[in-house]
Amino acid sequence: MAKNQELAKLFEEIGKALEFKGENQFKIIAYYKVARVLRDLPQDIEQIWKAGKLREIPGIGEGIAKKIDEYLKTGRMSKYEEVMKDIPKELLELMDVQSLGPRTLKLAYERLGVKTKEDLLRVIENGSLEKLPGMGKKKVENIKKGLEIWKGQEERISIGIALPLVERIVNYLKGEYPDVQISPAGSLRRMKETVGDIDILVGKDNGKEIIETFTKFEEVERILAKGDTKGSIIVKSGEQVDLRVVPIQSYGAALQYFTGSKAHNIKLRTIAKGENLKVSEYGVFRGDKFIAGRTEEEVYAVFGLPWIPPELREDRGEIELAMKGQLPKIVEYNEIKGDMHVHSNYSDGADTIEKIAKYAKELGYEYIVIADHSKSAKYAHGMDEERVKKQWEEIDRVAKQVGIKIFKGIEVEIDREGNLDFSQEFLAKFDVVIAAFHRAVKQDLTPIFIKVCHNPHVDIIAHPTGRLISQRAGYTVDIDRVIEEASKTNTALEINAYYDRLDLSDINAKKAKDKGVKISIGSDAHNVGMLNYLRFGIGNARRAWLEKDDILNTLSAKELENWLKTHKAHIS
DNA sequence: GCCGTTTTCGGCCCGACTGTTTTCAGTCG
Repeated sequence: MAKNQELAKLFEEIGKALEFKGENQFKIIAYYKVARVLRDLPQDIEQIWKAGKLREIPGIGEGIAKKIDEYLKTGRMSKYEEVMKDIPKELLELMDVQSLGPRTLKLAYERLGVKTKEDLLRVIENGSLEKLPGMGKKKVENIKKGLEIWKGQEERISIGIALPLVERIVNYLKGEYPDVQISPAGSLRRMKETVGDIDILVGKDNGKEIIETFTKFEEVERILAKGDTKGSIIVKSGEQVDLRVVPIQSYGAALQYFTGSKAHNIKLRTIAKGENLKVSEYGVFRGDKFIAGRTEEEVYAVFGLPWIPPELREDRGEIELAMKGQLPKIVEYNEIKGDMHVHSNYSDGADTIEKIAKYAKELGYEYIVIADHSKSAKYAHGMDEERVKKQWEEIDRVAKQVGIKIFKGIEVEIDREGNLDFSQEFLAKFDVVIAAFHRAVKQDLTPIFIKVCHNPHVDIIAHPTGRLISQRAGYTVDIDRVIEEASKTNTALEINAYYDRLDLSDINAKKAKDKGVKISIGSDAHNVGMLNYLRFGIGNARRAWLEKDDILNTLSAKELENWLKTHKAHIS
């Protein structure tokens, strides 16, 4: 799968370079689209290429197929080299800075010689950026803010990148050492939305050999360290991965120790101290005597505690509850019966309803909610009433043919007054109405969301805070007030599982749970590969202490249908 | 660049917001 990521990165950079150069915007979109498709593709592009089926993937046409072919044959792509020839690589990275687009960057590059983050900071500070034509105090201020967010984020790796990467490495190692215990550790195992570094733990009495194997992973770019107990690599996509090897009898203790969080571990060690015990990555000791450490269960059991799921280990009260035997029974990954938010090619999704339905069935889902954009989402090819009706016919046909329940949903646009895209009469005809706000405005959206809660046809509010983890904080909205109102009106709130959103966040989702608000977990998939992102949302839900009953899509299709019909009965 | 039950050429991505302007350019979704 490594080639998928490599190609995705190349196409994304070509897209950026063309944007910088002011190329045809549709061409740029085509490159970005294929980058996304490749990044999320569940199959290995190399296999598809070998089978001669590149062109069957939506987004890959004659031109891009040729480029993929060239790259897989020669390891190079002449188009990439050509467009990158006269652009410094660091410059393109700056395009990810919020409020700094290709035009401004080009201007800064040509007039002020800005090539790096440091250059940019300098021309912000010395006022020369502000003096350029079309620039001014506020624009520069926004770019400065964007740069700060970007700088703060660049060190952290999204779980959407980190988890698949770690799984590729763990699978590779397990292939070589089938009988050895191997696991991701650190904040990644706790399913945190971003992680600082990637840790993998191995339980093996002799580490040298497996560390050697680790450094031969196909995606390795550079080996930083290679010893008896620790190996460290940088992979081609730029992330650093550390591998630690501990003796088998210490595996559980080490896994517990390296999984964290730090705060959780400190609390556990404090308890240990009170009982004259010592906990370290090597085990639990009384004096010099080893009493536990082979498994995590064993370690927790020493303190009379049940095993605590990694997602709960944040010292948010979980240890106290565990001591009382009152740990919440958080939702299991296999308790999710369907995906609540999926886009098809009726709006800006890449795949047909049929393809989505078949893949969802493969995933073992009982149902999915197709929720495409509504008409005023022009950028996303939003649907008007006519196209919606056409879609309904297709849904009925596909559902019957594939044998999966498909709910007729809509991700309906909310305007600045809190009105929706369709009439109340028309909204009433959908199975599931997910209301969403997508504009970049500074106005306080709290009253708008409250109004939406009171709309009897709105079942769910999508990504309620509007944050994009790598880019922006989110809307101006008092989320506590919205949760309060959602609770009063029985409106569900979404955990959007797309890894750059994860919105509601774990903290906000927990607040919602505490107020009795139902949570809907949706992948917001724009192609079938993205259906796999749902697990990030489930991980987030687990971090939020959500139990089966807090979540809409643990309901069976029948139960969900019933909930949809009755949950707003008290609102007229 | 891709795509095709109007099309192998011409549509796809358009509107809103912000900040700079005094009619528009850049950015965003």
